[in-house]
Amino acid sequence: MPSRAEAADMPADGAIEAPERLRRRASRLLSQMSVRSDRLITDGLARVDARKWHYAVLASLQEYGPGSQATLSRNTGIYRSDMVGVLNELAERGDVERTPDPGDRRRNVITITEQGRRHLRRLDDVLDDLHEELLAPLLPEERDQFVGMLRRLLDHHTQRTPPAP
Amino acid sequence: MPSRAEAADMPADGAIEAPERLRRRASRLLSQMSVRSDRLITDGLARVDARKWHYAVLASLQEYGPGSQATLSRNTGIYRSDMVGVLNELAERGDVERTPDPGDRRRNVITITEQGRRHLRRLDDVLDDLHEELLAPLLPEERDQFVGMLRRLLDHHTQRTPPAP
DNA sequence: TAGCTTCGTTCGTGGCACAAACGTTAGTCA
DNA sequence: TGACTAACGTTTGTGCCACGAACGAAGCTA
Repeated sequence: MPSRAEAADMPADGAIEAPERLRRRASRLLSQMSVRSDRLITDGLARVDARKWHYAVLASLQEYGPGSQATLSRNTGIYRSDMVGVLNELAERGDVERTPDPGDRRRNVITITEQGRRHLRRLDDVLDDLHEELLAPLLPEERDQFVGMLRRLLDHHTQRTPPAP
Repeated sequence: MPSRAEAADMPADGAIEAPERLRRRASRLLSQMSVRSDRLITDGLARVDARKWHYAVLASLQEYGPGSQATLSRNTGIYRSDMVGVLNELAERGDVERTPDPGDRRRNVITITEQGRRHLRRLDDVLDDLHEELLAPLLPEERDQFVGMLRRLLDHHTQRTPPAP
């Protein structure tokens, strides 16, 4: 795995100066920033042998209590098909337990373990640090505004268009 | 290609309610919002048979004048290897011209055509509308703040760590 | 009973950022 | 002049991710 900094022959990373037209477009800024953010988080979590989906699942379990994989999927935005693998990893580490639901034999009930809770706390700390780095250029008050706006945007674009009757 | 709204069996799209822990994390909001934004823009541009990279390239040419593919790559953040295809498409449509640089026979000089300029203006309009939709929940003043913050974040995370001497 | 939906799971797809390698051409400096 | 290094355009390939199709099993409704 070649270190990112020494790839002799790389292009645009130190983007010289993008056209003003592009620097004005929220969509572009969002997507570029998302790439960097993702890299920061993914790398940071990798250092403690975790992945972002682990955090999402553990956080959801902690907040809503045990649930089926489908519920978990809806709460985290991770697809059912991908959830399987994530839960395999978490179960293997002993962070969650997967047991068949006696009341509905289609379902599994996923429960967070004590160790899972510890890991969640740990990940929260790691993520706090990473976000400190991520949002470094913004004042504390601006960070709140930023998060608030993102939240409103996301909510707005997450509303389900109800199927016509 | 099944329409997005009728896929019988889809998961998390209308995310019921994500854990507060997740809704607080800028990284997650960014990445989710980036996905939606990307979809909005990609679909919107597809309706006029364009792709976002086209806009980036045309904007760069308009602002900085003709340039080599490498320069274009640096200005837009599109990798050299991907630039080839983008320019093929643009050349095919007659939006740019690719001619060998007489002064440096390694290079091609890419020039925007009159038609390219027209298309750029058209795309600018389309993008204006799409961004209106994208940023709908924000007041005009908030939009500026939002873009400003994104810009600062991106600049901060784009600074090149100079290789140790 | 028959016909729907939901669940967990497997497998597959398309798009994207990114990288390796190669032939070609320029610039550099002994 | 010749050898070395670096930039250019191009082809090909990789890994990751969001997403979808399909299926057997199980529950729900009439």
